[in-house]
Amino acid sequence: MTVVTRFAPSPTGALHIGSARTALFNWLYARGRGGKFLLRIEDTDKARSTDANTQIILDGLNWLGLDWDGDVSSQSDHATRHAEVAHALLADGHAYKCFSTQEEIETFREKARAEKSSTLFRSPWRDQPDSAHPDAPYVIRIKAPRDGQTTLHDEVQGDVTWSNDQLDDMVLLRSDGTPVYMLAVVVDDHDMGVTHVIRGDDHLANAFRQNLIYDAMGWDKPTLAHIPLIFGPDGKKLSKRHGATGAAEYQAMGYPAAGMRNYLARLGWSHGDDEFFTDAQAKAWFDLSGIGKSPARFDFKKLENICGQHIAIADDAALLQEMQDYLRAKGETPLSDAQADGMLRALYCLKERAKTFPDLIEKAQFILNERPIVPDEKAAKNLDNVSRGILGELTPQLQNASWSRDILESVVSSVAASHDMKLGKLAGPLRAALAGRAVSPSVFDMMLVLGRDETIARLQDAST
RNA sequence: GGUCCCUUCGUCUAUCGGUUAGGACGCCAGGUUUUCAACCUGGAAAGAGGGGUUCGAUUCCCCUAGGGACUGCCA
Repeated sequence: MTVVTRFAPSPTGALHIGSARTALFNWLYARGRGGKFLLRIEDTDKARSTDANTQIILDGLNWLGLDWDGDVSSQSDHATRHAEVAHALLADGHAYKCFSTQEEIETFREKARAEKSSTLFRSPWRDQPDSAHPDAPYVIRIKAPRDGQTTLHDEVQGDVTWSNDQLDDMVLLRSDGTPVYMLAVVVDDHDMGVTHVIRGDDHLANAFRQNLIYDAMGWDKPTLAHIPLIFGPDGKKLSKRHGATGAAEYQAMGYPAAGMRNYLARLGWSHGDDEFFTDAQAKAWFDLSGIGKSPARFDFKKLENICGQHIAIADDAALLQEMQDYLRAKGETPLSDAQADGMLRALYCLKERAKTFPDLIEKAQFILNERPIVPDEKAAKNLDNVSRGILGELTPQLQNASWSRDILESVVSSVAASHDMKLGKLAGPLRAALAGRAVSPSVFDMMLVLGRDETIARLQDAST
């Protein structure tokens, strides 16, 4: 049987990073098994769903590289089909018309809360004959069993048992004839042939309600896997006050997508002691049995570490491309052709030291900036008269040196030695002249990347 | 209030009855070093509490505590 998973976000806000992880799990599960990964927008709540939010979700998935099969489907497009199912349930007695008004129900709930009794609404219309029905608006409710219990097997949670008297006669079709989410998911999952439902464990209780519909319709049930939510560093549900919650915000902070996937996959799922892995490994290893049952806290330090490792092994051209995307996503100007060219030549000595794109760009300033290089405050301190003189002395020697790391090192070292200095003493002024900073990549790497002419020009600028 | 779920170093986690409870991030110390990093070596650091079951419990069961989810004509 071909595996079919789906990601079904509601377009009522940004793509939450926890939802992104849910999408990732579904994607990994399907992709690792030659299955399909479907995307369905759950827009049955017309009041809160917007096209703009749908676009944000699509952008987030694209950024993370989570590609889906086929077209994006909209739940609202299937409203007619959902209503048909509700009426079929009504016709065969699995559902009934309820004429209770929302005011009546709310009054009941308030009273129940005040008395600390169950707020589950018991409709008086459940067993009324049609002849007793008024000519008034009604909702269609499912007729839930009131005794016995139901056990559902979940690949993450194990066997979970519920008393049926905890189940209410949930609404299937609103009084305006539109379907409610609970009905729509079941119908759509069934119609789309979804075999594995992997979603947040905030849906665990819903699974029992939805199970009623599967039973009433006599449909095959998908395998369930309810994964724990992601918490913020303080152990509370990850929310705005922890900083970033939307996928787009992480892109804007400059985390590479591969690192994000790796980190997110590792949050709540494990494969032995493996911490750092590629997409291919994740697809091969990912399994429902590796998912933990307890919620995980988001740890930015570890995210950075993992991202740094991915930057270090990334292909230079691909890294540059993603860096440009990052700049654009942030609303900044992408690198010019000349800058991009310099970046490409410099990446070899930058990659292993950077954890994020802004980090990478910061370390690449020496190649991104053009002459004249204006030293910052700290760098300027390294350019006193004596060292400027030595820098001037260095240029003619560099003029004739062959441009390799070994030679450059010996030239600079011998000049330093002739002034009774250690190499480290001369590195400061060199750094200031070449990068205008007190912190930069190795001075020899900068020389190699800059090339002879540019190096000498910068040294002359600084020595005069 | 009711129902269900969760609980191993600060954090992410391994362990599927017998281990000096392992790894990773972070942290601390030392080393390397042209700065910052990176890197190398070493170190501190955990089974929520209480009962059982068992020759033996982190592991199985129960209770308590703490956390979370659900309890809508939202999704």
